[in-house]
Amino acid sequence: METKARKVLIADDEPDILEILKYNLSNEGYEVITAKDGDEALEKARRTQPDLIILDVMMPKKTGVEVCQLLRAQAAFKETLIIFLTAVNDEGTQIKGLETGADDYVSKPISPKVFLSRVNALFRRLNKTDARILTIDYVTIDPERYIIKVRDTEIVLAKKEFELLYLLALKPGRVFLRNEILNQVWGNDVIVGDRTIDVHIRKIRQKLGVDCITTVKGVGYKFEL
Amino acid sequence: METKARKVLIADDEPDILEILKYNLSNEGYEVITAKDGDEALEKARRTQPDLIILDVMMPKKTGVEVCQLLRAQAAFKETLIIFLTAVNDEGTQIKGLETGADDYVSKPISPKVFLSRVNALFRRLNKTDARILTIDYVTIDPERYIIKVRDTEIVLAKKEFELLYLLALKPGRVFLRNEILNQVWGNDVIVGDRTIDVHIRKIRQKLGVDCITTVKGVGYKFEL
DNA sequence: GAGCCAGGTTAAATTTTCATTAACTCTAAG
DNA sequence: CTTAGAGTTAATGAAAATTTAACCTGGCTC
Repeated sequence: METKARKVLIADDEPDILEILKYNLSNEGYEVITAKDGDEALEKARRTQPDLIILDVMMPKKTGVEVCQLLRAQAAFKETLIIFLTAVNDEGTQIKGLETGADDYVSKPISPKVFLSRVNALFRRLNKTDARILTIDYVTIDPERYIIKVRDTEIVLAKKEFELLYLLALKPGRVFLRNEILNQVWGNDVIVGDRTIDVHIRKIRQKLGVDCITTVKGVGYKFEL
Repeated sequence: METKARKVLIADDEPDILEILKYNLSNEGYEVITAKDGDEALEKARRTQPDLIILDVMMPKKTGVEVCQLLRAQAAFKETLIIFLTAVNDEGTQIKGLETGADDYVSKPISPKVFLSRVNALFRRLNKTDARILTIDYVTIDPERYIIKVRDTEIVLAKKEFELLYLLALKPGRVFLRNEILNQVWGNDVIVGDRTIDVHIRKIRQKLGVDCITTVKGVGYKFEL
């Protein structure tokens, strides 16, 4: 999987706010896209598929809440992080925002430092479910170090091998369809041959020396000790 | 090959688009039906009951939006996935589309790869809702792990066997006609011999070691403990 | 009881899927 | 430019799943 910069879309009708946030987020290594109203936000969100969307609640064309609802209705944005921004210190709005499916809620005036830490926190939270050390009985998988340990023996796997094993081990017992594996490990738009997965599975089994991947014929593979 | 080929209906007045999408979807294992205008789309949708309908917004006879509204008004199409296709980069249209009940919205020009991944994503989302763990007394059926448990004993079934049992167990007590079983497990358009179901039922009974499938002579089978 | 119908049983044929090997491409390092 | 390693493809044979076909059984009608 790639390490490409996280994309953040900011939508606010006040150029000053846009500028400040953009400056700070860029400095932090994020790729920033801006929009000045609700419609533009929707359009750019669709085009750029950002990882995080920051929506001002009070905007021309469409309010942040409306934009959020429309986005959440689409499959592609079910998992996207959304933060609401508002000058209104209004309890009602806040509740409504979170109910609409926002992940956080920040009120103006904004302190850039506080704001950045909120953003980072959100991404960290996202990552935790994503890149954590797995331990299944006597097998340990550390995605940070790219290392597998089987009964205290360190084993080195190649990238694809590692990602494949990691995916399976994320949910031991659960069967992953071949297509699912292709999507997760290789990406939706890479077309590879039929036997590619098999070969990698084989290499993993070989290197690990433990039979921990079960084939479910006609269905897929699962991790199982 | 698949559980049953997903049927996709594509409606667009540009033969090129039809051809490209048809080629790509077919390759991915979908059964593709095409229509060249709104009226034809409606008619074929009714006749073939597709799982997914792709509608160009700008079409002769009836626009995609109109077709979508007419379909959604019918009970049979309440759950059908609908994707809008459009060259118009018009926010108004998008909103209207989603409000009409489309599940996704793709603008031209279309990248086949991106498009395919969207389609796959939609179906993946759909699948999640109907793949749940069934527990009937001392029998547990877990479609995620592809495992059956009878009184804490794990039993491995082959794909078709599993799907057949799962179907019956979805509604315990309810009788499934042989034809119904064929449609659900084998797909509407696969022709297999008379005794095929019998043989699978037999294997299931054998492997489970419990008499949980009852024959209703002249009618079909049902799951019953 | 003969004949028929629906389903059960079995084995063998057929088809699909998988593991494995080896060869080939690509990329990044030296 | 060469080389090593990763990733991919292609070919093959074996195994498993699925289907077919032939035959068996029990119940029912007449």
